[in-house]
Amino acid sequence: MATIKDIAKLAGVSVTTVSRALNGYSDVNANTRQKIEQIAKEIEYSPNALARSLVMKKTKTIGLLVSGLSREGSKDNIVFDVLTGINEYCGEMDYDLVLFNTNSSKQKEKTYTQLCRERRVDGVIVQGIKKDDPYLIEIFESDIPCVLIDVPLENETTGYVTTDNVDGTFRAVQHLSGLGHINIAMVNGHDQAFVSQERLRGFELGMQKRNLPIRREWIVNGEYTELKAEQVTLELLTAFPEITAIVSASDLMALGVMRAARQLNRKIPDDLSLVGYDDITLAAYVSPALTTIAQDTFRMGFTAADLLVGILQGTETNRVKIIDNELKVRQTTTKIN
Amino acid sequence: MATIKDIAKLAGVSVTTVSRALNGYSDVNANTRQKIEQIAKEIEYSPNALARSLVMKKTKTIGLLVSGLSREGSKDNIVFDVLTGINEYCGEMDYDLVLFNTNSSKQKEKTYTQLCRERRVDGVIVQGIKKDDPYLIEIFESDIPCVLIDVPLENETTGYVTTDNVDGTFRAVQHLSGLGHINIAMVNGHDQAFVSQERLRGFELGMQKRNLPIRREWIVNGEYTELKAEQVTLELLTAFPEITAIVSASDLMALGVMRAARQLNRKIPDDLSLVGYDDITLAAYVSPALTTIAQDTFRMGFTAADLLVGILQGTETNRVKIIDNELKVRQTTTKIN
DNA sequence: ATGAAATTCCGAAACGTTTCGGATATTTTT
DNA sequence: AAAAATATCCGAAACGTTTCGGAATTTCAT
Repeated sequence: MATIKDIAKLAGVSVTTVSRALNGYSDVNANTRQKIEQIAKEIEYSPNALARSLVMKKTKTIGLLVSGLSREGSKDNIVFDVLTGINEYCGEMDYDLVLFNTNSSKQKEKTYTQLCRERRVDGVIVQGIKKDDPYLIEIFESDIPCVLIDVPLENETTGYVTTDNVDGTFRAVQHLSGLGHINIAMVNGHDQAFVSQERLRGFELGMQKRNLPIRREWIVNGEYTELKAEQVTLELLTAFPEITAIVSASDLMALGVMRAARQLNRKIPDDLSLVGYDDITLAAYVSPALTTIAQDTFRMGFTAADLLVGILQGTETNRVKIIDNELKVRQTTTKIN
Repeated sequence: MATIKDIAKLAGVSVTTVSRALNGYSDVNANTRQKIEQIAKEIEYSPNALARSLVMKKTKTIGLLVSGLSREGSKDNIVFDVLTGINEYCGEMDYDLVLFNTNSSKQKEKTYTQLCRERRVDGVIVQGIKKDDPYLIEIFESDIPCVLIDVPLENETTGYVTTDNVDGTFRAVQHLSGLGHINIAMVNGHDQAFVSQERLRGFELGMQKRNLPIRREWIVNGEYTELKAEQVTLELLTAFPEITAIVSASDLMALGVMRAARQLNRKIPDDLSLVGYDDITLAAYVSPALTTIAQDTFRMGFTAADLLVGILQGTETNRVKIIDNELKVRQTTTKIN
């Protein structure tokens, strides 16, 4: 494979000159530069990024640590959309992305820092990490620039992007309350996600604002899966038939709720109103179409990448970015009858 | 950052010995090895993959060239699932993945070979490339190991994985014909996808087998988008109301067909039977649930990665892999009345 | 004509590994 | 006890770049 030396030899100059010519420095004669570029093209030279990175001490790559890259994550296009957003930005800024493979078994062997330093990524974006993941501490303590998605952790070298989850569920109950609902329950997700407590908080605030009763037995855990949500909703609605509305902490769980309602012969939205969270693709296609709190996951990815290179270049001072969310009213909510 | 030299100094040995100790060579004393490993841990040494790759001339990374990593590709979990499959395998085999960026205009300036050689990836997996993409020629001519998804191109260094697309649509029409349908139309995708012609071929073969008439006006192009499919189906069904069944070359287009049918007040499946292709997540959730030809996209990704490292190691002789597909009968097909 | 300034080039070190060919010390064989 | 074999280590080159400090040449101002 052609190297810079080959060009130097053919052009009758030093490697220094070739390097500087190809990188657009000003201290090289126009003629020699042209000649060098010509030769480079002829022998199909392409620079070795490894060698360059080695000496420059930066790789122009950002690492990606994503937990949801699994078969189950497929229904949920969140991971995909965030990835797409990141990829979009990286394309514009000429960064490459490397996907770290980190199944649980491998994670025990290598620490977070080792993973990142081996590949010498300039920075990392972390998505879907759980509260109790040991990597989390490392992320916070290490000096590797990092931005987290939906994990509020800030630092000189680490920032995060998230949506206003409190506001999200808050608006969900405002919407339901506005439709006359009083007996509102919540299907929340597991506790390993940071967003869960925020979405719960928003629910509580919303209820308080409207002077609605919050009953602990009406707040159940669907583990962010469709199946589990179906099960707990089944129990919930049989035990408390007086519930007329449910806010779910994710669309996927909302689908489970719909399944449960169907089994109990409770028509949505007439017998039960439902608002989800996320606005995954399925939400708009399922019938009745799901009313939900939409978050712009593409933009989350995009701004995450933007924030990261901001930190990398030292130009970013505000290391936390909040993306707006939006209530999309579709067909699963209606006035109480 | 700690290097091998630091360890050497602390342990009082040469860098050679450190390197060989850390890499498990046999010509290093058990005591010194232990000492070296001890020190390495203490000073938190992590090897520099760049330096290693530079001299070893391989990076243990595989490049990913995917076209569908865009906002539109989100409804379609195919890209995601393939990616997941690849990622799964790479996790097992300790390869890292680097996502090349192709949708940006900037990166398109670089040739395929440049892209790959710069990053020194060991091999490449290409997904969603169009027939007329100039990269395709390069892929074939270059000596960089590569496996393509759904593009039948074979070579000493390039293989591919696909499903039996002819068989897929063939079975679709067998199914419909078995239900008594005679006037069967097809909504195919654009011509830049290799699978299009195969799926068309399967349709034709299926019709011939059953002695059913193939009418060219009944084969329309939905461009693999929901919207376009809706439009052409609208025209198709208004012009030829006698059509009782449609096979679509993708599920996404099938959704468009469903939209069109709804507008024309033709109930699916009673007034119109429909079978899709892909089995995307939406297929099972939409109502009526879509009968479709399912392809195991996760497995496609997994075997693609498997095939690639096979080629890399020179152990793989069969460079084309065909994955089975399966007819999933759901609710959009029924007996003709 | 002369010194100053600008232009254009280059040698060599550095980045952090791996690996070849050999050197030294220790053990085994005869 | 000498020779052979083995165990353990090391020096130096190589991978392909970038960059610092300076050198040689040309142009400019005076």
